[in-house]
Amino acid sequence: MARPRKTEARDTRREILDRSLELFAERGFSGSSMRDLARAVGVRESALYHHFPNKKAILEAILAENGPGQVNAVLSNELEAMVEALGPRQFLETFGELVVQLWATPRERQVVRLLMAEWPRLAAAGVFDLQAQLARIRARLTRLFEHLGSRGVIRPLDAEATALRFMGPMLLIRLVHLADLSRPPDLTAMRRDLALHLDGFWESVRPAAAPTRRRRP
Amino acid sequence: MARPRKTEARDTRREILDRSLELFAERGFSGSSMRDLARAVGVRESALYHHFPNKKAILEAILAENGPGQVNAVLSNELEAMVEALGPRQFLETFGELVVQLWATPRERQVVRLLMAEWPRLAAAGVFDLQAQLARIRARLTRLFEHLGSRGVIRPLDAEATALRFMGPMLLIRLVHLADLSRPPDLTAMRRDLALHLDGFWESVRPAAAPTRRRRP
DNA sequence: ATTATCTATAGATCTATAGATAATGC
DNA sequence: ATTATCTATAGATCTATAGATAATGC
Repeated sequence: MARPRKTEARDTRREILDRSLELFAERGFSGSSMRDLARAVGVRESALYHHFPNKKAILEAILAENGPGQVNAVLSNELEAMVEALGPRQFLETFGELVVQLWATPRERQVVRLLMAEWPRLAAAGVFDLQAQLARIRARLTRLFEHLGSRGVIRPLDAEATALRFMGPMLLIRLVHLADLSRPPDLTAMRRDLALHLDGFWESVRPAAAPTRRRRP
Repeated sequence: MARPRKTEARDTRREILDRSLELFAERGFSGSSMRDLARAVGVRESALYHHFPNKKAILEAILAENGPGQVNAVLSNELEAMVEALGPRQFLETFGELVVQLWATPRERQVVRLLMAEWPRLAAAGVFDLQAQLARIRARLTRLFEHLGSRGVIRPLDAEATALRFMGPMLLIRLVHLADLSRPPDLTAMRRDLALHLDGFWESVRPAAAPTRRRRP
């Protein structure tokens, strides 16, 4: 048989992308051959070339699906409104849980691994610029903390420093708890670390409990 | 000519390790062939096999040199004594500069890139366990902050959370400023971010300026 | 004799293409 | 006629080895 019957037809393009992301994440782009990919999908190499012109095109299609738009989904334009609606303390709680939901999926974990390994080459090829992405996230958080500081929701600290100190531990937590694909993630431990971070963060930015103004000379 | 004269002799093993680290860091382990390595060193492939049994052995030799012992060189056993000697504020300043000196070398940057890309496979092969390394660093810092808290050098916060909030931004700063090998690092910007982090960190942990004890019911 | 290189090459693996085959949808 | 697969294969590249050659150090 050459072409499969309709009943046994699959969305091969879809499967190529999914299996390729799995393999690229586990073994790296150069560590996965077209032969490996074909075997994982269950077709011949030539079938891959029917759907994509070459290996690089598969990687680019994966990143087009899972790249920029997805990566910073946490940072919507409505953060300010959310803080307003929930209050800062409750907001942080919600934010933490959101992060668990968005980051702990198998696909997100695979994408992060792939980016960790390949980002300098992806940036050089103009496919995905992780450094710029991090700068954008930082700028967004800086804006948020400036806003909250000016409203008195948090103390009027240096907003850029606050953004750095908010992001850093989030990144570390993501790396420690979600980047190792060889084991299922321990979400309990992850939530514990998130709570440690967010509680401590809140303590360090919240306005003085009683707003007693000290006079200065 | 086959074997070179003494006058033109080089430490080929040394050069293999250095050039291989460069290539592995830039293109990944699987992305660098023995042919690439030989060309970079300026010898034939067979000369590589004279010094190492295979490609994996080159990687392992690189990590034996630059692995565990080096990676956490910042975390000596004398941190407590240093804080005592310098005072916490001056200590943080010194620590920041130490980190710049240790992390900004070409070799350290290459090692970090290599580890970022290959760590899950290295851990699986029992060569280098980044996750365990991070856990060790975190435990060390937790111990430090417990010590400082009990001495009243910093406020008696949760030491584990404090360690997380100290480490996270350091990792982010390292990633943002030093992991891109395609450009020389902007050390001024890096020092600025370190100062932002360390100043803010200090503000969030230092004991209340005037130790006025509030009475509680 | 030992060490460090070279030339030459075997054999495996990889990317990519040509052309055959069969199911689908007009 | 078009689409999605297959078989078969070309040609490049890769890892690794065999055996030759020449310098070194006893």
